[in-house]
Amino acid sequence: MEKKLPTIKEIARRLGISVSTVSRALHDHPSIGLRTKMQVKKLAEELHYVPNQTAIFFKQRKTFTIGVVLPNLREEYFSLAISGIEETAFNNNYIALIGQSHEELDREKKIIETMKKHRVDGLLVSVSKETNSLEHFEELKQFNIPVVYFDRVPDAPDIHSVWCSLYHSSMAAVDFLVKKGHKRIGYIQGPSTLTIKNERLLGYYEGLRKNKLQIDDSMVVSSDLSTPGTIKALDKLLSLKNKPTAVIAFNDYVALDAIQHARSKKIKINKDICFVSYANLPITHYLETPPLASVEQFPYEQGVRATELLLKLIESKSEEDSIPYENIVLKSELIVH
Amino acid sequence: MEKKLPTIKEIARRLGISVSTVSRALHDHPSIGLRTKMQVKKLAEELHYVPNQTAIFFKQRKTFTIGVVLPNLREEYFSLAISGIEETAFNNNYIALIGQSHEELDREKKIIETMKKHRVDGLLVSVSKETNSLEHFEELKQFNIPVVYFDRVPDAPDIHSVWCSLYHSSMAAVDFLVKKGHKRIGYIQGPSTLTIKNERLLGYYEGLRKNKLQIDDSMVVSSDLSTPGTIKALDKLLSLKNKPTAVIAFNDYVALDAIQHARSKKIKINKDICFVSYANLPITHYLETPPLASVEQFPYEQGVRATELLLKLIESKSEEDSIPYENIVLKSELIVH
DNA sequence: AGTTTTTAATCAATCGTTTGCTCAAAATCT
DNA sequence: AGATTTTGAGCAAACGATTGATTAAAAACT
Repeated sequence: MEKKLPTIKEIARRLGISVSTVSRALHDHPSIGLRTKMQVKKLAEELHYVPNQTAIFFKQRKTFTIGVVLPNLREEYFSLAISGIEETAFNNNYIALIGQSHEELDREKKIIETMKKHRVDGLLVSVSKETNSLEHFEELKQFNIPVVYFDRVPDAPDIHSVWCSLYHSSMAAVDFLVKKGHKRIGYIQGPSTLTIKNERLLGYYEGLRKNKLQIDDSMVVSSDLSTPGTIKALDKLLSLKNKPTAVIAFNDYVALDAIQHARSKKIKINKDICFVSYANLPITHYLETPPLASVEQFPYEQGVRATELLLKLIESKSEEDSIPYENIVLKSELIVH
Repeated sequence: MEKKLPTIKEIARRLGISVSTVSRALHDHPSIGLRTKMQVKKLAEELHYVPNQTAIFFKQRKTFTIGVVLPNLREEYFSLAISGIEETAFNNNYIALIGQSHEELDREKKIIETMKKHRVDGLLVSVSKETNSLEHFEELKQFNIPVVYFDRVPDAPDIHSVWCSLYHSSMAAVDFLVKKGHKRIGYIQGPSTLTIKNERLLGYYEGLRKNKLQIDDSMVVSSDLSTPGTIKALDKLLSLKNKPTAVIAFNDYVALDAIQHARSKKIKINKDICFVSYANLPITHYLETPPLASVEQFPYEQGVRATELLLKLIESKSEEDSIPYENIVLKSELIVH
């Protein structure tokens, strides 16, 4: 029962006037008489007329839509970020389209393609682990679609980005553990990618150096962030003859997996071994033995700032001056639990 | 630097042919000669021509966009659901627009308004707590925009919906606790709304009845789902002269708050008091003292099924036959930890 | 050679709205 | 009264792509 929605044309027809008059009447254009204006508005009201935005989008070359591409929505970290994004976008009359890359480059590319098709006004991106080139984003320049990277930010000079610096907090984490008396501090890092900035490890090294602790490469292990991967990584640390008494984990999920695994091996958390991690997710507050401290990275705030920057880029796009690359760096914070 | 994107018209101009020829050439229409077809395709390639979808959306009256309206994205429950939604939508060439109501009716209305403007092809909705009427959804019928409710489904006859039945699992929860020897089973329920279906409590009562336990209204308390609200609710139960030895909580978050509060009062979890709850969120697996059992509601699956139903409705919209209201009810499952 | 069929391409309308330009009628001026 | 300004409205193009109807040219018939 394809009811046809009322259009400006229909109103014009019924009133026996031209469409342009109707359009202008609805926009309170000065050159329309009060009498006609009232008539038009009354009928529009009666017919429940709503302008067809797709027509307007098309004509204006603007969709008031921003695309958000991120690895997944299941991680609380990203859902907090997108929460900030959606809110900021919505408050500014934009709406957010979402796509999950599931950490796959191919899917990321397909999503970008789709976003492009939908003519989003701009794009917010947190790149996947597999992303080893920015080619598929470069193409967007041709479309004049600005991109702001957030959180997982590629290490490239010619981009706009919003991220949270982890260098100082990583040092602070080491400081914190050293003050607690730890001398052997292990590190479980995430998968290394060429593109994404990684300040965690640098801060860790600098923290050790500052505290005059030996840097020991066997103390640094990698997890692919899966539970088995983390277990393997922790086992590697635990099998050292000089076991660490404290471990800094790539993020809370890694820490939780590690803690659970350690517990299952009858290792006493916070006695035999301590954990510090990144993300400071709300869920950790419910744990009996949470990481001793966690680095807050303000994902919600990052989402807000990234969206604000993107909207600024979008709105200034029309002006001649090209905007210099802007990088907003938030300070992380070591939260002791 | 408003680069203009190449259009079909531009290609036609350069090749000195008509736009319709170009359009047909790109679509491999049989009535275009091989020679012209090749030329067009070659030039299109060179110019990086991409069809302007906004124009096509406009003409076709179809946007391949679905709107998702839910209370918020921060709760793992909803982010799992939207994960399923986004994935199913994307695999079917649709893309998801999101809006958070933040449990506010006004915001929900505004989001619907915006979605309408954007001419989404369909809408997935999990209503806010404040939603006490479906008026703002009714309007969508006029636009021929189908709505599928999921998870938080209004108790109305004339809707499409996907939800997870909690009746039997609620009974199972009582059974489970009774088998463990509990006779006094408390219940922390959520805020009651007129619109949303609530089977939890019914199942609880039936479970008690079946096990020949007295129904005691003082054993049922309410939380507004905030931490203080839950604490107050639990305190009410604990202040009874006949304290419950087990408590069924509205969801995992409530259970976690309750567990933490109990722990802070030196009450031994799983000894003095046991908890069972709903949602079975992944995070509970990391707890040392999780709820003994939790009702899995398959949010991801709900998202998938709801999206499938919506897409079916969208694709059959053009056909004359109006589709009867469809309600997909998934079975929940009590997961013992 | 004359007629019919096939091939290859163009014309023009359409989707709904906006907007610069034009123009007639009414109001104001000298 | 005649000239000029103001007011209120219409015309038509434009946005980019699709598509039914049409037509010219070429090919294949008798």
